[in-house]
Amino acid sequence: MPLGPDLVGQRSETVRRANLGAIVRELHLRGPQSRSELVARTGLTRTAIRALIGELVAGDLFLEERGAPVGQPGRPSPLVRPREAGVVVLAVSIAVDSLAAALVGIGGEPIASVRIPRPRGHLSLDAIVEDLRELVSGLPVDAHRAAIIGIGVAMAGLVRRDDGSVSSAPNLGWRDAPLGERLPAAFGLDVPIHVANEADLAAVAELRRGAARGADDLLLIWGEVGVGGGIIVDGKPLTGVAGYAGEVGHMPVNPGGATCGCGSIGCWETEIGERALLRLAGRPVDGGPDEVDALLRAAAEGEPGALVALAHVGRWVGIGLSGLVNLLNPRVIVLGGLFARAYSYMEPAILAELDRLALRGPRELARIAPGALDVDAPLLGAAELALEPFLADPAARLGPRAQLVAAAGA
Amino acid sequence: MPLGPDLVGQRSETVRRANLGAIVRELHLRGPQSRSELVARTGLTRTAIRALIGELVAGDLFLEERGAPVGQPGRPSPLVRPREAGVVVLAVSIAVDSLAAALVGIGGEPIASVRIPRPRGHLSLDAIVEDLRELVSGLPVDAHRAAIIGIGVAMAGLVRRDDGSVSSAPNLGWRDAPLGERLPAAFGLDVPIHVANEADLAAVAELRRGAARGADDLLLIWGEVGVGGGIIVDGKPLTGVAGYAGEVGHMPVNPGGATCGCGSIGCWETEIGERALLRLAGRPVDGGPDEVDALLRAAAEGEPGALVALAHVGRWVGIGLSGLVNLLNPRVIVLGGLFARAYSYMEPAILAELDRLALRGPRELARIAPGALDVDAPLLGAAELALEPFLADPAARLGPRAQLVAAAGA
DNA sequence: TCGGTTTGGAAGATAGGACTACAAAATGCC
DNA sequence: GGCATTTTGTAGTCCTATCTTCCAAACCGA
Repeated sequence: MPLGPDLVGQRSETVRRANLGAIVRELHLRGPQSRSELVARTGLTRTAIRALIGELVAGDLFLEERGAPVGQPGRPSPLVRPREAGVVVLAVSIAVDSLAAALVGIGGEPIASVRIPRPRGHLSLDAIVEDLRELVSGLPVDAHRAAIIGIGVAMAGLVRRDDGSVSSAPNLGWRDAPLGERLPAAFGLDVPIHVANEADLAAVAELRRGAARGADDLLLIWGEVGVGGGIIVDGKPLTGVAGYAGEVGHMPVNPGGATCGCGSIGCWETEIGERALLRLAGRPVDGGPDEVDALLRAAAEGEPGALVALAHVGRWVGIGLSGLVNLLNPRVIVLGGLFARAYSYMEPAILAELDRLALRGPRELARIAPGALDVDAPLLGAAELALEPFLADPAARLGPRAQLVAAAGA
Repeated sequence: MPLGPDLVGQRSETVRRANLGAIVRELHLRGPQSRSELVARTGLTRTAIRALIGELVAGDLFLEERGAPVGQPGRPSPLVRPREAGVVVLAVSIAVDSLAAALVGIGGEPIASVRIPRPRGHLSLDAIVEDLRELVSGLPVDAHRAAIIGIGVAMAGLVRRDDGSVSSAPNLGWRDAPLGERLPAAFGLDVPIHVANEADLAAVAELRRGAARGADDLLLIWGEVGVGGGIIVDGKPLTGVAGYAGEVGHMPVNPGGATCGCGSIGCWETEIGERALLRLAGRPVDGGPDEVDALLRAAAEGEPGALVALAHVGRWVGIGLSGLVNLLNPRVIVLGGLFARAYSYMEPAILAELDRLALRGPRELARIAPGALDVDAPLLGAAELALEPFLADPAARLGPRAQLVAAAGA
């Protein structure tokens, strides 16, 4: 039922909202454009574009300026560009090895960002909230306070979308932690907050600004200590009923395998996670990022043990991906986090397993690529998530327009 | 990017299309309703509903009649009901053990349907097309010819959505068979044809008219000889890039397992397919539906060997479902085909494995249910697929309206 | 400087639904 | 059976948003 349970009647106003949203989204995704480019792309007339852009400019969200000369005859079309003071979100990332925050405006480029490493181990919700508060105090929040419309949080853990609570975060030792309701107050911001899994958000970021630009169906695998996944279907994140979807790390791929931290047996994570990689390479499994870096350096120098371990993990990556390719028939598979850094060593094994195990049809259509955004992918995805309500209905932010029109008419 | 590569601007006409579509879809999904019920459900005003219904009645697609007395005060609201002569589709199902066809109108109820058993084994495309032609000749196609707007085909095999070709159908021995381009001519119908995998369509049918009514996120597992799957996300079928998505049968779940017909190793199908079940029960693996029926009868009589085999398969069903629950976070999991018939014997094992292996969050949200539509699910889903273009834009079928209005004004 | 070309701008046309007032058709009480 | 009450259908008018059309503005090249 493509229409919700209670379908809502469409009106003229709906048309305006949709068109305004289309323009703003276009400018957000493809960057500043001239009015005439927007006319060509949206199919709307110059008149309609003019009125809509006029409203965005009057609302101080966008500005028009002389574009660069194009060397074409005809009257030049002004470039429409987002104002930095217009709409801004605060993006936050709680990863296994670092905490990060950024202020991001329309267009998706960070205005300012900070990241600090975080030692591994369990930390209370209070401690993390305090660390984040301090981190965010290093951003020019006050300068943009009036423009901030929301907070987006990328979380290494299982998140409920509706209330932003963390159902489970093994790396931090959290269970049912009410993260979403704590943060706005901690930052002194009274705006909506959106919390989601870091891999889900990395997928959004890679789709819009990274390795999967232009694709509509994407599968991303995100490796840190654990293994997460993000699925994009028809351009929209697959969240599932509560937002839990995408937990690829806990697919059973080897019933005869090892016990997983989740209590299950033979999860994919037990074969391709950081600990499995370090174990295979004969390094301390709890060595963390330092040992992983050392392993990758060894591989770069051609050390056989390191290369064998990476190839072995690559094979298991390929085995799991085969099932996912058959299941989801994606256009692009992006390997992020640990898998992006190790991609060059794993690629042959991954591709060989895919060719061996996946069905011919979906296999031929799927392109494999390492992530392009590195550690920032979840953070940028969190910004996109927080911007989404504005993109869906920019008119809500513009406020009452009827009064202005009435005043002008009087 | 929820908006296509070239976004299309919205106009007043779009509003009308959307509202007309909402009304027609509502009547299709929930059955005949009074005008006032439609007002309440769509949020449109009486005026708008009146105009839109008037158009549908004038176009001979729907009719209004006195509804049953409701015992309430106030002027009674007429019931809006689809006309049988209005819009009809031809649905066809090519299953492993049978061929079926039906004429289906708005509302989803078959006007007429036929099904014949089919012996297993390879058959050429020509032979199947001829069998279908004969089957369809038993339906009152001529009586509804003018109303038939499309053909929907449910196919036991891997299907490309765009051209309706069958990429692979192991049971028939097909590979790259141009099924979609052959059928309309064979039926003497010059209408659009839509071919899709039978499990994908069974999912649609169970969502709209079966065990998953009211849900928006659904996973269906369909067992015949092979194992197929259908995924519904946010009320819409997950097709993937080419329509291949949902092939759950070929997820690798047991790397140490048996070689699958697809050439891969340890596919889920090798653990839970019909052949695996018969083998575990000590019956001939190629016995087909007769042996399966005998097995189920034996189980009903309490034969230990049969019960053990069913429980064993149930465990593997649960193992695979665990991964899918973590991956997709569905609201309902429907077991169809063979699994629906054997559900009562497998249920304990399935639930036990889910509780053991799936993550707590998504596990708690997923309801498991056997399919409610039996063998007809793919056929009914094929009808829904063929009806979809009409539901999305009924105005296209109504033809030019402006002329009528102009004539009335003159 | 002067056409040719492209884009911006303004006025009227078109289309669709919302709002309001009133008529019509049922129920229920007396 | 008559009358008040309730609910819905109908018609006229208003509001909103885009499209169409025509003209002015700005740039290029000769």
